Amino acid sequence: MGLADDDLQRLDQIIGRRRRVLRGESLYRIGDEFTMLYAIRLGHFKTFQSNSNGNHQITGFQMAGELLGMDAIGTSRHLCEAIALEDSEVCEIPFSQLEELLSDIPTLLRHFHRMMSQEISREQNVMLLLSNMKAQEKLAAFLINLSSRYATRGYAANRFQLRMTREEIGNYLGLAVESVSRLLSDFKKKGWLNVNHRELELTDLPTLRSVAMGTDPCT
Amino acid sequence: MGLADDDLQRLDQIIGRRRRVLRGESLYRIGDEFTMLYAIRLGHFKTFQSNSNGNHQITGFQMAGELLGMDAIGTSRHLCEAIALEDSEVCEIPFSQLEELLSDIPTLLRHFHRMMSQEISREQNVMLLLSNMKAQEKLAAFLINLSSRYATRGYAANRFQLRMTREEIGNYLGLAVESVSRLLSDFKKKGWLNVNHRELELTDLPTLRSVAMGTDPCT
DNA sequence: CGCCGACTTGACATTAATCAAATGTAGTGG
DNA sequence: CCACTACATTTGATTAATGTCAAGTCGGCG
Repeated sequence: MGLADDDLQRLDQIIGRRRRVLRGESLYRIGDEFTMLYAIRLGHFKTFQSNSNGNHQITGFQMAGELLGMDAIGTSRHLCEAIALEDSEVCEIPFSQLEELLSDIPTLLRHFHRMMSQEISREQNVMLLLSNMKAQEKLAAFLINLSSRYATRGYAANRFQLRMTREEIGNYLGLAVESVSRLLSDFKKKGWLNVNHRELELTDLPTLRSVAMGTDPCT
Repeated sequence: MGLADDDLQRLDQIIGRRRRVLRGESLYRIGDEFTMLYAIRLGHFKTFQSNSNGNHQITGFQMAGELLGMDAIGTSRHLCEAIALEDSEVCEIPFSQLEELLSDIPTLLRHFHRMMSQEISREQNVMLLLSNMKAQEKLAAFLINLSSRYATRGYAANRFQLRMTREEIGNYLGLAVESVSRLLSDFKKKGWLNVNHRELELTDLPTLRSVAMGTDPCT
C-alpha cells in the first residue's frame, strides 16, 4: 500500500481482535449499530438487504482480502446483513479509530477512498448486469467476475469452488434457481465449463468472456 | 453541516469556478482524467456506463444539491459519463485540495464519508429494484424516489417535471420504452397519477408507495 | 437406511420485449 | 408565421425469454 513502516504499525495497532464466524452465522444484522469495518481474513460472505415483503436481495459476495461494512458509514446503522457462506474469520477495524488515523496518514486516506469508490463502481457494474443482460450473459459475467477475483488473489482463474447455492446465485443475478441450473447445464453441454456440485472448472474462458459481453457469435 | 466558520471558509475557498453545462452536453466522459468532484447548483444530470456493444446503462439521475464524480476516485479516470438533462450549472471541487482539507477537518471528513457511503446504499437499493421487482413496482418505486428527493430539497413531493425521456427511464429501470409508456398510462387510468408530457402529478402517493413495496392488494 | 435439502429437468404460464404503426410535439429554417 | 423534419410517445399485436409449478434425482448426514 505504500505506507511508511511506522504508519503501518499504527494501522496494525488499531486492528482489533480476530473474530470467527461459522457458516450461516451473521457478522452483522440490519439495524445493528455500525462501529466496525471488517477485513475478511479467511472464508466467504454474502451481504443482503430485505425488502418490505421479507424477500432477500443479495447485494454481493465477498471473499478473503475484501472489506465489509462500508455501506453503513453513512447511517451509523447497518442497512444490510452479512452472513458467512463457510466457516470464516475477519479482523475487526474500529471505525472511529480508523478515522483518526485517516486524518494523520494521507496515503491511507487515499487508499480508503479508493476502496469506497471501487465499491461504487462495482455496484454500477452490477446494475449494468441486472438491467441490460440476458440470463445467459448474466451468468457468464458472474463466473468471469469470480474467476478474475480469484486470479487477483493468487488462486486458479479457471478452477474453483462455488461457495454459494444456486439459489443464492439466482437471487444475486435476478434469475430463478431453475434458470441458473438450466444455464449451468447448458454451458456444460456447450463445453464452456465443467460443473459438479459446487466444483467448477471454466474450460473456455475466452468464449465465456465474449458471451458475458454479448459479443459471442453463436448465441 | 456543523462546520466551524473558518473551516467553512476554507471549504469555500477551494470550491473552484462555476461551470455551465448546456442540455445534452457532457460534464465528463468515460476515460477523462479525474481531478474534480462536481456539486450540482442548478439543473439535472444523468450518468451512464457503456458496455462493450455500445449500449448505454444509465446508473443514476442527479439533481441540484447532489454530488457527481465519486465513482472515479478509485481509478483516477472516469468510468461513466455525465450529461446534463437540461441547462445546468455545477461547482468544480478540485479533489486533491479537498483531500488536504479532509485531513484537517474531521467533521468534513466524516461528512464526506457519509456521502460516499450513501452512494453505495443508494446503488444497493437500485440493485434490489432491478432484480426483485416487477415492471409496475419498478416504476412506482422510481417515482416515489424522485418524489422524496424533491421533497427533501424543498420542492413539492406530488408535483414535478420529469427531466428525462421515457427511454431514459426505461433504460434506468431495465424496461423497454413501450413498457414505461404503457405503465404510465395504466397508472393514470387507475387514478394514481396525472401525467401530461413531462409534467407529473402524483395523486395517490400512499397507493404508489404500497405498489412500490409490492404490498398493494389490488395488484 | 431413510430423510432432507440442494439441485435438475420438463411442461406450461406469464411477463415484458419486440415489431409495427399512428399520433403528437418541439425545434428549424424558409 | 408556417411548413417540415426528426424525435418522442402511445397503442396494439405478436413473440421470446424466463418464471412458476411439478416431479424426480442426487448426495450427505443423522
